[in-house]
Amino acid sequence: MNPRETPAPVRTVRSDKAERAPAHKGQQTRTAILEAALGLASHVGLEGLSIGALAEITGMSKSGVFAHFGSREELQISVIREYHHKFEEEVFYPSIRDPRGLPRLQALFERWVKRVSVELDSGCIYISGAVEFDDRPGPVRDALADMVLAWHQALERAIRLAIELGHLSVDTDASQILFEVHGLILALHHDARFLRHPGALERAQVGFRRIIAPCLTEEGQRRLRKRSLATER
Amino acid sequence: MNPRETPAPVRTVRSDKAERAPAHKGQQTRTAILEAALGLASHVGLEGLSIGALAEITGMSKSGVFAHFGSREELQISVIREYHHKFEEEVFYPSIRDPRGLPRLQALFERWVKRVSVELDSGCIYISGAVEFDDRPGPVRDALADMVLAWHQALERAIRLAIELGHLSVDTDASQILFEVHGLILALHHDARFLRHPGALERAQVGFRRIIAPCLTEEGQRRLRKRSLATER
DNA sequence: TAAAAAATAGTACGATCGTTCGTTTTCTTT
DNA sequence: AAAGAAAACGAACGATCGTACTATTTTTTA
Repeated sequence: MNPRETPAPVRTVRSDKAERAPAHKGQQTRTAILEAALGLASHVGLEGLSIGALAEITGMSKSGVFAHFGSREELQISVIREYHHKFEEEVFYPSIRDPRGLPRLQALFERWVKRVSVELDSGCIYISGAVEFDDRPGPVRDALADMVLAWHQALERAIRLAIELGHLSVDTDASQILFEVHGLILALHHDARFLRHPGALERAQVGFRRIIAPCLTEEGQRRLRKRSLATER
Repeated sequence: MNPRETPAPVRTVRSDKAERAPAHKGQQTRTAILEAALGLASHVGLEGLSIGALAEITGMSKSGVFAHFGSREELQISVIREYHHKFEEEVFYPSIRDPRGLPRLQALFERWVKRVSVELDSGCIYISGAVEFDDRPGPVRDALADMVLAWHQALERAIRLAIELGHLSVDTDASQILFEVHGLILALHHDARFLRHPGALERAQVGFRRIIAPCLTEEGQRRLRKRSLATER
């Protein structure tokens, strides 16, 4: 169930060169640096990222690392984009293969929960970044906000779809649901990572059921039962 | 070797008001520095706190500021304690004058919401600190966790009281309620501060009502109506 | 395989960081 | 007012930061 070690499709950020990535060696090391940066940033935050520490981890020279990004800010933005890519890969794309409506919404939530709680070694950059940059305007904040907004919109689409398909009642306030579900994730992150409370994961799952319970139609209840049976044992 | 062994009254978690004592000049400037530090930390985080910046703000010399705390870590802890003190003063104490049970719980929540949303210029150090120190063990983290836990326990006591007084049904899971309500606050902090979403405050309030609604007894509903009438207009 | 290009290393710079230490100013007490 | 204590200053330290430059090595291209 662990993500396979697929060599990520090298997608150049700067499309100055030809689309067909010649896979210069630089791309590989850039990816390696980004990998290390992702791990480091999840411990010390985006603001705690330092080129020197990154150089030490990757066994390169400071200037060697620096040259790949041109500035610390660009490095931070690249890390955000990389995180977004992984997040999509691990949370979004697997979930949209579930049937539309409530099942898909549940899948999205559950993978989101896993991403935040299970990997206690790698904190969520969306969450820590939001706190770090909530009053620090600039391109880093903008990049972060773009990604977070995109994810929120994807979630809200899933909620609206569940309404349109009749799984949730027509007077359901999708934005409100999103707000509350997001709150569950943030509380989970807080309790699991900071307070080291065991059982926070279950709290989040219970909360999810409580949030959608009053909105369920009969069809929605059927879908819910079906899925809970399917995923049970 | 510490230049000064903090002759200051060891301020425990509970507010210890009996400190008018010698009021040596040092205490005043220490308070002034702490005030500035609180404002600075709410913008750049506890990790972003720097003695140099603090010196510039207060118009003192770096070493002058430093001497009051003996180390950066001690400064951070002092800031946390100061924040805790203000938080108690503005959120906790005014609310426990409300009648026990649901009214008091509502008062606590509403002042908490205000504290997080209204003062957009001064972020919540509990929230930003939790993210900054969630995998950075040490005395700062410990101090922060102590304060956060104390607040959570106070809240949970208020919830349990509402159950005992028959405002909430006896099978209400107080810890679960606390978890979800905390989630609302975190989502509010995220949406209001980071995303600058207007209306997040209302979302949090709606969420609160949705959380307690299924737990309300008849007595609880009566209490709720009474209060919403009282605070309306 | 030689030339061209890209990637990496090396060094140095100015800033800022927390901290130390000795001096000087300011306050408190006698 | 003088003496003693407390508070604030100023300069300097070693580290680390991001970044700019120039070399050197490695990889790609012709």
